[in-house]
Amino acid sequence: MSAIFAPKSLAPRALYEEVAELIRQRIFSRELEPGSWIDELQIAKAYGISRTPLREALKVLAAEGLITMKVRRGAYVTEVSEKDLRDVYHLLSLLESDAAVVVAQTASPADLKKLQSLHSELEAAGKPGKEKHDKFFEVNEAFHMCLLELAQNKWRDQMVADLRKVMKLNRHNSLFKTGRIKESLTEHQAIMAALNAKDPVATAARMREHFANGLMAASASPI
Amino acid sequence: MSAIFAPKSLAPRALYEEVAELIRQRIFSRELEPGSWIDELQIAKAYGISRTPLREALKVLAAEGLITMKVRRGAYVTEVSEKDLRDVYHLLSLLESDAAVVVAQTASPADLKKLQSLHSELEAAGKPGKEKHDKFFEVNEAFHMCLLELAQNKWRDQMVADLRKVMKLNRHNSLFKTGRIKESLTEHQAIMAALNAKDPVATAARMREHFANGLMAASASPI
DNA sequence: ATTCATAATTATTGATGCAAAATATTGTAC
DNA sequence: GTACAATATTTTGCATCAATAATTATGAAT
Repeated sequence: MSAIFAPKSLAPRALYEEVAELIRQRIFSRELEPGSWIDELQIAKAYGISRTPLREALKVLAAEGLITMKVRRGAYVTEVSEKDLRDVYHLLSLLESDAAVVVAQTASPADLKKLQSLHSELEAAGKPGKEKHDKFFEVNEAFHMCLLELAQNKWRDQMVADLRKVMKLNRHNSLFKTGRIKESLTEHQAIMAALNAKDPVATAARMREHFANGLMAASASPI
Repeated sequence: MSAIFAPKSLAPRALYEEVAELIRQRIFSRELEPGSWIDELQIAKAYGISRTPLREALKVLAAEGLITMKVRRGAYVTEVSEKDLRDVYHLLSLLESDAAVVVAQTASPADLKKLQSLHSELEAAGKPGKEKHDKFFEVNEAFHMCLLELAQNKWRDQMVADLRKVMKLNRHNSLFKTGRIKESLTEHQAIMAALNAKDPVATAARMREHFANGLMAASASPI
């Protein structure tokens, strides 16, 4: 009766965490569309689990902003408006450019090398001709998260992670647009240059530009 | 058998929300100390409820950062270090000064009047001789939250609300220090002046100063 | 006497069942 | 034919129950 999940990893997670991750992926893949109602019974049956851990998982996702709980109405996948997208982008820009300032001021040579390595990986994934969008998106997120972690503020890390999850709800995700890959790489390069020059002001400015361009690409009306 | 809670208000909340709020208050009042283990059985019995809604409430509080879940070990009240306090203050400063910029740029006369009204209330609560610390603290939070809401970014509102909850975990809360009340009022007045002058740069600067001073008071070693 | 292993107790985690509430559908009356 | 009311079905939400995992204590062996 028990469903087969990921093999017990070295860091065993609770079932509700496991379930939360599965639902998260289903939301990101738009299998569960924004605005749609989440059928507890159906999902519980499909995963072969009871409703208790599922309901706990839904509470976690609600706290992340991915789903919205309505009293006596159940859980719904959050719908993000154009304004929501702008607001989230604004906050990401604010938080990540602030982190970039810290990194520009405090990064060790080893830290910069780690970032440079990720940047090189990103260039490889975005090489014209054989762009692997999934890989590019993955490495891009790794680069941003690495920068974040180097700034050593776990509360900011958590907030950015949550905001990025909300951003993924939007189907016009700028990073999936092929046209953005080249520009995005150029912007990342500018960020790296400012970081290597240990110029906090320039780094923050380049990071803000990066986000401003990303927002424009994401919210450009599709005509 | 059912425990008597707050009478059914116009906006009926789920039991797990109600319970989350009760535990939140017990954490803020330091009845549940940071680092201490939360006894599910005892609390469920004390409130006359089952463990299911209680556990859902704990998941919500964990997402807010107030408690920490350890696998197969249960829930513990989060301990905030000196560094955590600094990090949270830094983010609050960043987010609220950013919001202040928006308000300085866009606030209507009615909006400014609302803020001015709250500021006057704050001055009344902080009047020398009859300082009511609880009232002062309450109105202070109302002022900051009002400013936030005027900036119209619900995602930022949510983040600031969560960070402020974490801040309340620390017993050296600067706002409770009698010496800070007078200074805090002066700083708020400076913020109001910059807002009325519709000067975004000055408003942000005053807000940052306000937080910087608050942090100094909060983290000053108790000698 | 100290250390390691095993067993027992305690607490978390997951499942199932029941009651209450909301919505939808159907029937009747105007 | 339309509108309102009542009933039935669906679904959330809470409680009780069972099982699993971890920690502690006790006993034996070195």
